[in-house]
Amino acid sequence: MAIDYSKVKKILSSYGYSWTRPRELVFKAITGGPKTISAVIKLEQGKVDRVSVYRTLQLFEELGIIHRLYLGWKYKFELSDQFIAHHHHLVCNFCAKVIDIEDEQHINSFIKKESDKFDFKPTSHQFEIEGVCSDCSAKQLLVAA
Amino acid sequence: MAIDYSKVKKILSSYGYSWTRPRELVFKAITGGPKTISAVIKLEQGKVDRVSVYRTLQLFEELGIIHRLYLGWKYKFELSDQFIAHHHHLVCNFCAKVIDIEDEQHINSFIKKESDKFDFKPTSHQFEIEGVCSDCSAKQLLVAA
DNA sequence: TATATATTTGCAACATTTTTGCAAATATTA
DNA sequence: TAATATTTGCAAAAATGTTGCAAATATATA
Repeated sequence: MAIDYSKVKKILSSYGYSWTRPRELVFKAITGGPKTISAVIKLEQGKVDRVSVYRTLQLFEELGIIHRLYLGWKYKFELSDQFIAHHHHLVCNFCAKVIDIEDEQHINSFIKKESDKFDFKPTSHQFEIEGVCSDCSAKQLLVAA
Repeated sequence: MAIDYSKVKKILSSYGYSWTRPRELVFKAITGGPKTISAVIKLEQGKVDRVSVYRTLQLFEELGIIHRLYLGWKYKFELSDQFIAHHHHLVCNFCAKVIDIEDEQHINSFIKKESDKFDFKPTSHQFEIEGVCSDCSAKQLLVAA
């Protein structure tokens, strides 16, 4: 499945940035799923310099192309809502598996209600649930036995 | 206002850890509000070694005394729900102000519903809303004018 | 309370992660 | 294609986090 770059290209050029090989590679890496900075660096080793990976991810974040996702004690970069539907995650504390869950009206009405109280203008939110996935809780039982 | 250490002391001793001066100072630092590791290090400079701050925060986190709070691109440590009521935050992207908001039944029922779908056992969750606070949006308007 | 034992601390050194300055390479504009 | 602006990679520095170990402190036992 080929990746459609038209949207990123458009975002970059609209802010006066150019579409280059390193930027393409970094974008492609993130497209493959949420990744830590070091994962991207490793993946592109020899092709994109460490420093450029940092700079590119920073730029992408500023332009809202990607966002940070905090999982346990590390963070990963994930494509932003313009590229993949807004969603949240169930994160397993044992195997680090990530299950996507969909957003709910509940969440949005909660955000609106609380923000209004403080005259706060929400621009984004993050909601992660940590715990133990079904596979790991099965294994846990075996260990405990 | 004096700090009541009985609860932390109890937690530490129940796991076989002792209540020491460095641990007291680090705990006190966090009691003063969410802080980054380096903020704690700076605050206790000369009194507690850098390395001990790391080790103590790590221990406190393992024992559930504190938890990490991801705000923007840094994380801070905050007292856990046993010490201060469980809550979420509105984080201002301009002045970094943090407004505490209370938890809601909405959130819990959402977590239960989604977790059940995947036979997932939730142990904790994190929910942060970023945006612009009322003060900063007032200033923004001035700049724009 | 003194002594023995176990835990915790601080220091020094190391490893990893992130940032910065700058010249060379690449892209854009005319 | 030449001129200009942007972007990259490299080297080096700064910041952040980790480890091993001896000295200091706390706890348990007599």
